[in-house]
Amino acid sequence: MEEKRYRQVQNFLKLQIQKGYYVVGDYLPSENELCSSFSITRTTARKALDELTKEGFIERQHGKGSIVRERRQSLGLLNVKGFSEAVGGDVKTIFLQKPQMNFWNPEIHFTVSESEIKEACIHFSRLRCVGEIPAMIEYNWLSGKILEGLIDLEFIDGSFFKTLSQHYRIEITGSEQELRAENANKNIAVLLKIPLGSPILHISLKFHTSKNNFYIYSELYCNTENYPIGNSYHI
Amino acid sequence: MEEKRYRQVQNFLKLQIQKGYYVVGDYLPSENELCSSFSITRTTARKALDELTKEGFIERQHGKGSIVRERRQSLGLLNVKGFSEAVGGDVKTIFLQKPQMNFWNPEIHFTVSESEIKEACIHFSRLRCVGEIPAMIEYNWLSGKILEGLIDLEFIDGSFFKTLSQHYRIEITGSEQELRAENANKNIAVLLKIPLGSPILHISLKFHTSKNNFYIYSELYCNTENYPIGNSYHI
DNA sequence: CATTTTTACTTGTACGTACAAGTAAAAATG
DNA sequence: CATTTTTACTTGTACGTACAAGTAAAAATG
Repeated sequence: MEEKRYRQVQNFLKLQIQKGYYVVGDYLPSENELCSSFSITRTTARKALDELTKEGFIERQHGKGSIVRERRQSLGLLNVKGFSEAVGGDVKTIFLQKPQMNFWNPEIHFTVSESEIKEACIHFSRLRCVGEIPAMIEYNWLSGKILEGLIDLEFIDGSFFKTLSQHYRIEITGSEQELRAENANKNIAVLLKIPLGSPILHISLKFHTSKNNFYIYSELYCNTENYPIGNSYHI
Repeated sequence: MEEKRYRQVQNFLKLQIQKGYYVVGDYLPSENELCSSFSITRTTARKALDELTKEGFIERQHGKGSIVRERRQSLGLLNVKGFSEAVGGDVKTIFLQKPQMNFWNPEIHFTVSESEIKEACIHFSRLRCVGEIPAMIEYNWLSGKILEGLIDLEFIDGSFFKTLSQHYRIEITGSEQELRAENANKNIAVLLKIPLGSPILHISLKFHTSKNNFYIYSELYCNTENYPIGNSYHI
């Protein structure tokens, strides 16, 4: 079956935004303009725009138009407050381990899906700092079959999710999380430069994606003393 | 202006669900049935059902119908895994402080809005246990002006949010959160029955509601050793 | 009687029309 | 020239029609 009309329009506009033809604050073409340029009816144009709204790319303004907005920062994933917001801030990411083939590590908290565990696994880990202060350690595991070529790839703007979206056209559609307060073990303490046994926030994540049976598994260890973890949600 | 047709239908169905005429797993009337019983077109019926989907009350199943689902547990609020899921489980809630007039406590992490800080404040706090194990302490502050009568009210099914929805017709529309791993102080340690200095998860919350300028401020202290905090999000 | 086909539903997509309601600039008014 | 009205857009709501596609039970088939 051919791709649905509204999804064609939706993806076209999404690509335009991702490529920067429209930037934050810009107005997309009006519903009627989309109608004539794509030879569709308003029902279909509206459906495409409504989907982009759901995905967080645009905001609809009654009487005005559809404005491009800051991509929903969180998607229910918890991100270090000040990490993304501190634009121009002194944020630094250090690879502890560049993407490479690996085992499905038993450290992964959520259960790896049946179809994935049989296949190759890519692992990478990063240390994220604010200024010179290490704030978070991040371990990631994902299917090496679906993200073929990732090992030889430079992340777009240093962002894995951006690479996922633009290079592989895979979007994050949700996540499961589990949070624990723990005492830092020796390894974590050394990397985060904190005393052994300091309270740290351990976040286990399983990201769901637009690709069937493809998940991303992450374990995060955060020093929340200076940079607490922030999250927000709005219907 | 009269209320929009789709919103009338949406609210009618929501009320039916809230009152228990439809329970989890039940199918709502089909789009065509709604059309004839409300004298509306499918466009309007679908809009009503789509809104209920967004709100998390139902799930649409192609070729089958609209099924009532477990109310989105989290709304971005993090809830103790096993607390709501452990249906029939040994969950116990103990009031440390029944709702009463109080000051806007400086313990509140988020900034209380201008219009609220001038008015009365209601405070209540609870200890939530799984079996005999205390898992979480919860401190709540909110406007006493808008929730008049709350002090003399028994919570519906012991749930504050249910009371808010059904008695005051106020819905949670979002939340801001900030998470920290901390060492338990003496007060917290005693209440949670853990050693002084144990790692605990401190969650600061500001709930947004459907009522203008009405927020709920909460500070949660969780022992995540046996019952980690779970959360999930799906587009 | 097991298997296949049909039927009668369901929701999903897409067409098209009409008017309400919000926005902002241009035009008319005093 | 300040104020009001009109105009020309925008999105929102709601009407109506047609067929695609998924589901599950009933009916037909061998």
